[in-house]
Amino acid sequence: MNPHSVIVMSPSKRKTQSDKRVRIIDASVEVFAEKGFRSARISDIAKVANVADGTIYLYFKNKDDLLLTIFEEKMEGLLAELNEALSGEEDPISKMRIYAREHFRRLVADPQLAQVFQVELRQSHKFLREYRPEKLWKYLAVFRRLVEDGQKMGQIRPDRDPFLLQWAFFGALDEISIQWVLSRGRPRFNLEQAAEQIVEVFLSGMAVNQQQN
Amino acid sequence: MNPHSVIVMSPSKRKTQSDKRVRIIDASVEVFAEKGFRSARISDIAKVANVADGTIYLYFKNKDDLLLTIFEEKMEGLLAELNEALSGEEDPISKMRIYAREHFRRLVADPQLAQVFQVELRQSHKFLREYRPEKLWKYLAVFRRLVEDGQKMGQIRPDRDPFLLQWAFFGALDEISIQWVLSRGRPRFNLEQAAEQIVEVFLSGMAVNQQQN
Amino acid sequence: MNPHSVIVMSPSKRKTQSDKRVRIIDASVEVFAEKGFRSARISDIAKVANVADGTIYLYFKNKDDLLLTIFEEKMEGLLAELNEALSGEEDPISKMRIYAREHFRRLVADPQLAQVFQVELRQSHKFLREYRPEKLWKYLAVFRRLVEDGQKMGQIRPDRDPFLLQWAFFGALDEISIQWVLSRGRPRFNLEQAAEQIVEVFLSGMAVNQQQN
Amino acid sequence: MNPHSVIVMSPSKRKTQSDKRVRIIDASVEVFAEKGFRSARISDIAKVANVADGTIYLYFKNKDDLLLTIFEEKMEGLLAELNEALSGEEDPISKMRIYAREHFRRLVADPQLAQVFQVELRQSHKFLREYRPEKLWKYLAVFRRLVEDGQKMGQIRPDRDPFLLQWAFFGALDEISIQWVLSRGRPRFNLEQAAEQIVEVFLSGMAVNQQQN
DNA sequence: AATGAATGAGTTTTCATTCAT
DNA sequence: AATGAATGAAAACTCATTCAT
Repeated sequence: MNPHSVIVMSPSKRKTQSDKRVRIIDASVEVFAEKGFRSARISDIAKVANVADGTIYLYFKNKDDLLLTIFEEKMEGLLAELNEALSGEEDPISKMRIYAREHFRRLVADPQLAQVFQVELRQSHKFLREYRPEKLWKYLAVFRRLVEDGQKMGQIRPDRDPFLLQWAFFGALDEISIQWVLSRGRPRFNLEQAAEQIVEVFLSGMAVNQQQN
Repeated sequence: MNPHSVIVMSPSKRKTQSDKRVRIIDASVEVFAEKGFRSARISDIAKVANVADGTIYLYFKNKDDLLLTIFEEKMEGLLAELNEALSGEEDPISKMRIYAREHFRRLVADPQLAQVFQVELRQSHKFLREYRPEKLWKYLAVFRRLVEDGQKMGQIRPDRDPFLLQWAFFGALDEISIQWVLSRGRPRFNLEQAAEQIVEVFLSGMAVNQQQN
Repeated sequence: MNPHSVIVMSPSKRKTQSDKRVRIIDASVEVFAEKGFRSARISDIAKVANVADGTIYLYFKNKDDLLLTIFEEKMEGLLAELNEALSGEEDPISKMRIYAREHFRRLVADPQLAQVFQVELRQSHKFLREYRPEKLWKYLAVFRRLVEDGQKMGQIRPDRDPFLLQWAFFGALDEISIQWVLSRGRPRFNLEQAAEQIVEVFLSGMAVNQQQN
Repeated sequence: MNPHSVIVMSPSKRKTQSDKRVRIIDASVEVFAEKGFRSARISDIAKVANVADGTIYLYFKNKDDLLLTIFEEKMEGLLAELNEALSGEEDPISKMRIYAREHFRRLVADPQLAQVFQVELRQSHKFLREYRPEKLWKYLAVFRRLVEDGQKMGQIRPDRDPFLLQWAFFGALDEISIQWVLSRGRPRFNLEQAAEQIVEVFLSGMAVNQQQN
């Protein structure tokens, strides 16, 4: 994370150390996106990452862990980007607009990761049934807090449930994301306009004074 | 083919005929809900359905087909119920309220089927990547047409995209459904109130005249 | 077999009686030739023969029995044809020429049966390891007796072993038959000339007086 | 690749390397000969070879490939032995005698391999219908060239077709081999005398001057 | 830390055969 | 005799994971 840390490491150390970990993760995203999680073989990933099969198990517990780690780590980055994007703005309502735009912007920016997030991840039994996606909750909580902030500032009706709304809003964005990812090959709709519209609908639905949306 | 043929058949014959198909489907829902799609063994289903393993393959092409058939057939039933529930009402706005309530009502009514729909189904590679869920589109289209009707009748803003809204609305309901299903064991939130709130948000967001929601 | 027997039967009886048996055998040859013995499904044969699957088991013990019966019955016919063809000739040497010609003639006459005899039959474990092909031995014995007759009449060297020669001669014809059957699609060699040459080689090799071949 | 690399390898490494491959092949011959190709289970072979089931698939594509590889590799050895045996002799006619004797000698020397070659191999659909046994053709070609050499040297009639004769000769030897292998348990005939006789018959049949056989 | 050869668990699916009608 | 729905046994193969080097 810290860009200065590489200076401390010796170049060779740098190369072998966490380089491999990163290469494995990047290879996984690539292979998962292309072949799908179940069809992807560890040896495929190892080949792309240019490491031995066994090496993957030095960095990750198992195949599921690899998928979950992709989620965790990439989500971390996305959260950081999101917060970065929100940092310049004060108004909760404006921040919500940024939230939606950012959500879709990253989809377009990294289609392979989008495929993994929107499609492959859902096929992991662990992810759906056992794993508690803390990072996802953090991501949702950002929106929930915007709602709460809006309520405190009198912009959003106090009788709207921030918990329910975080899910509803995320569900709406997510479903549209899935449709967009699955529409590979076919003409895709415009995500920027979609973001705009979804936000307007939700804002109107939450706003205290309907004139202001 | 002949609708009268059941009269000609002996009762036992009739029983064994398509009775088995129904028993297999019911057993599948039960076993998939309990063990999960991938962990469920065909022999488990066969045992619960009280048929031989091979019999399942007389009625279904393979395990994936079984899951997809559950979706198709149950969805058909749900669609019929939905249309039935909507038939008594004329106003598009009121119909939207019914739509959401019905969506959640069926969730509560059949928790096993809900588990299969909200969790297991998503793990089928076929379902997500290859299969085009026509039945789901029909289900979405019902809502889309309500939006279009509302626009024609001047109740809903003409600049709202019915396509986008069907996904957003469904995504919102679906995410809340998933959270509800996954909250097994923990105290669950009230789905009726949730339905109410989601609908109000969307209606306000779509309405021409903000005073009327 | 007896062409008059059909007169005794009622026409309907005739049709249902052994008609089915014949139809099943014919269908088997067709299906075995096309799909191969292992890939051929009983239900395929039943469909072609226009009978129910279970009906096949009224006439044959099992799938292997079906293949073996084809061999037995068709071999019987071939033996009869062979004897018929030999009946007009007295000289053992001339008869040997007829033997070889007949062998190849039937190959060309019924390519499907040839495929079954030369290829599919050999894949039956039963045929190769357990079954004693009496009919094949009878077929070989015809040649063996021609050798013995030739020896009695002083045309063939008495130190040639008729047993060994029946196998050698049959092996030679059989290998050429296999090559011919397997050369489907490619230009095939002339079987009549082949028959001529093989016979000449064997006759020269067996003859008492080398001048006479 | 490097022929010296074995020196670099530790002895144990060398042992495990291709030792396993050899052990699997040997085990296969043993198990195929005893149980037959179709009845032999991969796990049987693995047990005899003292490796895990999956290890077999590191060296061979599938069960059919295993059988075909046995044929290829053993045939290679047999060809080498044959050429070795023929190398000391110049006269084509004498070489033919050696050819037949060698053919039968190896049959007696390795009865298990003989069983696989004469019986089990023929049950592989692949072997008979799809696979082109190049190695067998090389084996046949050795005889064909002896015929051609004999023709060039004026010992063999120029009107004899070497192609036809290679098949006829091989077919004769092969059928006798089959009978010998299948006669397990019963008194067996003398293969050395058989070789002698078959060769004499063919030589007489091919010779230019009948006095010389 | 890295390797990659070896392991072996685990289950769907086919289809010959049966037997109630 | 005929049917055909139902049965259920049976095994090859994959590939995530391990561990000796």
